[in-house]
Amino acid sequence: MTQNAAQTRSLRTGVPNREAVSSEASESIIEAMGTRMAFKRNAEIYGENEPADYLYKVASGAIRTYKVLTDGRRQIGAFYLPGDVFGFENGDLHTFSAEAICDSKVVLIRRGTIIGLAARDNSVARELYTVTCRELERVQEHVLVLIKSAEERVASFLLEMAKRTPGANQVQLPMSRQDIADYLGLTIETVSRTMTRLESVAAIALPSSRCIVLRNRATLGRLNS
Amino acid sequence: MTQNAAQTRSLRTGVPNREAVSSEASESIIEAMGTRMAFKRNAEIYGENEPADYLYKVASGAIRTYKVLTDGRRQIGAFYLPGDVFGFENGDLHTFSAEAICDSKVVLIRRGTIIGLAARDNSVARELYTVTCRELERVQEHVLVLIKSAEERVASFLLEMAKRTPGANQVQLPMSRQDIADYLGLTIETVSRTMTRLESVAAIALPSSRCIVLRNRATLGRLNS
DNA sequence: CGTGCAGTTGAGCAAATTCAACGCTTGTGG
DNA sequence: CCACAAGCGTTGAATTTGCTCAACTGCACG
Repeated sequence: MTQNAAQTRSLRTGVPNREAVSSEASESIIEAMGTRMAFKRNAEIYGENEPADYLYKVASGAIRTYKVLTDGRRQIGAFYLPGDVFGFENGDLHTFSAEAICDSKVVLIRRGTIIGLAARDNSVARELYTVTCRELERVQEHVLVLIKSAEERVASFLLEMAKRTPGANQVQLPMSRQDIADYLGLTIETVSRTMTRLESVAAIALPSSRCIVLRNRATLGRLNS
Repeated sequence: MTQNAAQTRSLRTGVPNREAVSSEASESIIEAMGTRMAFKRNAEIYGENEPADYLYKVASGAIRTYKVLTDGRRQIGAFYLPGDVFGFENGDLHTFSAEAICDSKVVLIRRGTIIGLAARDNSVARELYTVTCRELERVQEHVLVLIKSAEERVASFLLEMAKRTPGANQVQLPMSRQDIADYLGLTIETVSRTMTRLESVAAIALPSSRCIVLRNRATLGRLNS
């Protein structure tokens, strides 16, 4: 649960880092100028429709953003891991809520500060734009996942998490089955059953429920896109 | 099928136009500096993985962007109506393909020109950012639609189209049932059946298959979010 | 007048959900 | 230390939803 703590690489993993230098430079501004805050498991970082005064960067732990629909269903918009930036909005209000999935540390920086910097410094403006585009790509990927079958969704999710968790074929999931289900638009039972099925066809191994070992990426990938 | 031709309002409808002035100003730059091009029904405007050299603004008609997955399924990313801007990408390549749904006119402007302008002119840069954020919001909405039931998806789609088509409760759909299905992640049969059901509960009327009259927005909205 | 395309409708089937029960782990209080 | 409740995950059975396959209609176009 705290296995991510040491990881302080500046760029979101899994993104080919074209512009790595400028990214490093201006994203580190966030860290340099921001204030570090700790959030306990399930603590709210911000709520839907609250003023979006800050940008956030995950230092350790994991964050989920979500919306609760009128009928009570919860849709998770994204999971953010160490190095990821979240919380920027088009308007002045947050369109999602954000919570810590597990005990997490987050760096905050005033949005106004960034906006002000961006107005004067082109590289900051470009960085802001890049982060937004990255987010756009991420959401577009999410759309492509949501039209697939349950098995494909879970496979895609596991591959995505593996890509974002550097290192081996082993992934420690910080989030619950319910979180995964709400992210993939499935029920918790379907996620569970699908995992079991993937294990039974030797695509993955499940040493424990939160620990997934990718045993056959080809099989998982075939289910992908 | 050509009912959209006259409509040349500059802003995408349905978005609260904060910054309307600057939007108008810099979006009209696109029109002033761009070249007008006509595309026949089903003509390709650009293809996936082609260099993204241009930005596009719909003058008349309707555009769809889409991806074809490895298994042959087609996912439509978005429909663009007169006034909408499309075709901007994070990287240098298009991540979707774009086609004219019906005979359409589109204004093109070199991406390099816009980028160059943005570097010197802050208002253009801000506009580029705003358009990107708008797109991000649109895709996030799309995600929320895709987790719902078939009936809710179709209802949401019709409300969205009605919001974007100014005027009455009557919507002329430029796209086929297949397009709608591929946008909503459903089959053509399910879309058709759902429409029929919505008609039978008096939520809509179907004078013809491409013409939808919203008769009871409350019913449709209840199905929404 | 026939052909092809777009849309609708029906019947059977497969996939995912719902409802329910159960196991395992963790934390709490007697 | 044990008992017990709560949370999380898994599994099973019944049900619902949407998909597949197929037939059929209306319409535009040659």
